Amino acid sequence: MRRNNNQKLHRKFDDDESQIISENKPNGNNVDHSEDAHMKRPRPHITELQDQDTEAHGTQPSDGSAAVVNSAPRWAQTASKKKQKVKKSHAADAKTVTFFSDDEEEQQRSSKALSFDQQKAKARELLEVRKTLPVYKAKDELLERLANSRVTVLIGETSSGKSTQIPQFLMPLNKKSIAVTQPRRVAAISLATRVAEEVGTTLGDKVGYSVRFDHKAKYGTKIKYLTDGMILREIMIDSSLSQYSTVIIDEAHERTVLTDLMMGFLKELLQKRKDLKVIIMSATLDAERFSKFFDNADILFVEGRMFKVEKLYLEKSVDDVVDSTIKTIIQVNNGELEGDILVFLPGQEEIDKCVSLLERLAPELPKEAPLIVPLPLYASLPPADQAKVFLPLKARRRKVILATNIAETSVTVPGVRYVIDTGLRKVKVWRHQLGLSTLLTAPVSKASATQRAGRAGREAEGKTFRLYTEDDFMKLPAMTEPEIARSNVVSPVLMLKRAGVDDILNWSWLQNPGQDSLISALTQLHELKALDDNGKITELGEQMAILPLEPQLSAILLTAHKSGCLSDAVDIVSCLSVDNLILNPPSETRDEVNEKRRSLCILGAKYGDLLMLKELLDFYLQFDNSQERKQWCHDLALSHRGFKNVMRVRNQIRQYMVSLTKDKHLFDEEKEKKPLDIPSVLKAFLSGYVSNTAIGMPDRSYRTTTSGQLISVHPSSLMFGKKNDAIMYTDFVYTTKGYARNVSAIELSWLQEVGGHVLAPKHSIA
DNA sequence: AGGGTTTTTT
Repeated sequence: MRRNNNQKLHRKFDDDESQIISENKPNGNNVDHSEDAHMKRPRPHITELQDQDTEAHGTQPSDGSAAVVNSAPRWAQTASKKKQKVKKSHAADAKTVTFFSDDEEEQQRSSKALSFDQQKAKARELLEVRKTLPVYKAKDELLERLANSRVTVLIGETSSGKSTQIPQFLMPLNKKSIAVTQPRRVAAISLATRVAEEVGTTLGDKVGYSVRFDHKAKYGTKIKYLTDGMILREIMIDSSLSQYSTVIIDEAHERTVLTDLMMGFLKELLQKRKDLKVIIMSATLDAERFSKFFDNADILFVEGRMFKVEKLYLEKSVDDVVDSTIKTIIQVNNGELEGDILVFLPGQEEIDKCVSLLERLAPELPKEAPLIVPLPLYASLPPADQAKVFLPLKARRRKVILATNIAETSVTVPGVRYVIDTGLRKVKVWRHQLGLSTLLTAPVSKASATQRAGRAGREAEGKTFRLYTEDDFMKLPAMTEPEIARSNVVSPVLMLKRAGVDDILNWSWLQNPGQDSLISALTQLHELKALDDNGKITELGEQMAILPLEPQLSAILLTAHKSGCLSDAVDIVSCLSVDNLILNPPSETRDEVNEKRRSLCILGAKYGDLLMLKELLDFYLQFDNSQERKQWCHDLALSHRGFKNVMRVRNQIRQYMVSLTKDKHLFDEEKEKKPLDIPSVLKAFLSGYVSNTAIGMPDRSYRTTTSGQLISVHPSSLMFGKKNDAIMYTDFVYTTKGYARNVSAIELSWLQEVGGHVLAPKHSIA
């Protein structure tokens, strides 16, 4: 689909391409997540290397390693129709993480302050690098096009330099500020840092950024990089975004919920603000959809600077990803030249299996080939372990990075020349009919497979080995289904209500999540009393929208405030807002860690996981020695870093609550010392989680109060194995069966008392 | 009575 044209920039796609693009039909109301049968594969079950290639190759290995060496999968190679120029290596991507420190946020970025002259000198030096970027070469033509339209869709391939250069080109032409939005915080910070250097200004002066917990921008800042979430916050405060004359939405193709919302808001805002310009930047060829949405906006194309990546497919499908991954790794290691290997696997389970297999196999492999050094990479891995993928190795060694989707966009590992792609990923899908989420292993889209392959061509020519057939590839969906089509939209809907949108169903959705999903969200908001019977936002709803939390959690805090247990509720809510705070201990120490947690958290053992969080935070706060605190976290499999985030969230929520209630003394000492009123706290949580309740059956199982579905307490909960009349949980996730996570014991009578308006008469409890 | 979570953000 890549065009081979000398014209670096052109206005519109030819009809044939538009045709291809428009085949990507908008997915309307019915969210169907079933995949074509040919891509359906059983989840891998092997713990030992099973050799299903054995039949084909006639070998009967006595152990795993022999199987691996002797029966490499066979590869088909497709003729490369695309002519791509090989370019010299380019400056490091300013957008992704290339290094992790223990405290990512406290990293010293250009710690030494440069003098004015030094800054200018640096900027002149960088100008030479900038001039080599494809976007820079097309500068004049680009500016002319941009000047003539209010909305432009700009397709810039990876490494075109669009995110750093376009805002700088536009800077002299804008009276007000230019906002550039990013889906991720690190991207916003590092882009701003880089651009400030290029401009020759101190970060936070002419060029700055704004992300949660961290702002470096002032009133006159001309270019401001923000996260999508942050600019949506700004819209809540100033719905006309009056400080900006240009808004650039970057990475629009990722289609995160927040980017989608942003585009909807901008579409409406363009009616009101005739002086506003909007640029949608996207990496892939799905521009047609954006263009149509913005009344056939112009589409511009800037080529990137990627090296050629050869694509190889399997001749025959396999059904054991771990096994074929291992074989391919060894084959690549034996047969290919220098360069690291990046492997995309669906999840932690598969990654851990591959890592331990490789650790066992590596020393036994032929000594002619480099020694394989397997390195896992996924989000819940401690930062220190993640950082290992960036460390250089000794000679005659080859990194094999086994990663989840995190390596597709968030983390860029240098040195990768080979990509092995299983074509699978994990997706969380919200089922609003059932009030639960499911976690599926599903095939990626063509766009995603292309992005993964591109990871091999950042520094030199590379190869990608796809662990599926070319036929399978052709049948993949063109684009990944946008997040909004498979998410709970309670939060977006409240945001829209707060912004004054009455008709949610017919709002300017880039993609409408569907009537059922919207109605379910509206119903939930009504139950939380954020909306009145007419669907108008209530005063409570306004306050809920202001708090940087899920509406359920906001509702809990406002109830807790009324019942006098706000401080305790804030502590627990803060813990709930931080991911990966309570870690999964490794299987060897699992029972031991569970027992430690249980014996330490006396209230938690009795009342459940919410009180455990409160107790853990209290313990955490008691330490004055950081070393002891770290050790404590380690012993209980808790994230030290996570607790630091909890403290930041807690701080922020406290400030918001103070300003909402206009009570400066809300969290003063004497109030803090009130004894913990457990029923009040749990009832406050029940006000947010009325629909997340289940009743204990005589056979020790539970049935949900809303739909009567079978639900089990997850074994990681302190409530696991305990008999309760009723439980409340924060999550209902269906994996091998329906599990309630984060469980608390509640009294049956509370259900009527707190949730009578929702649960009503069908649950008369005798 | 017994488990497996991709990723992002205010």
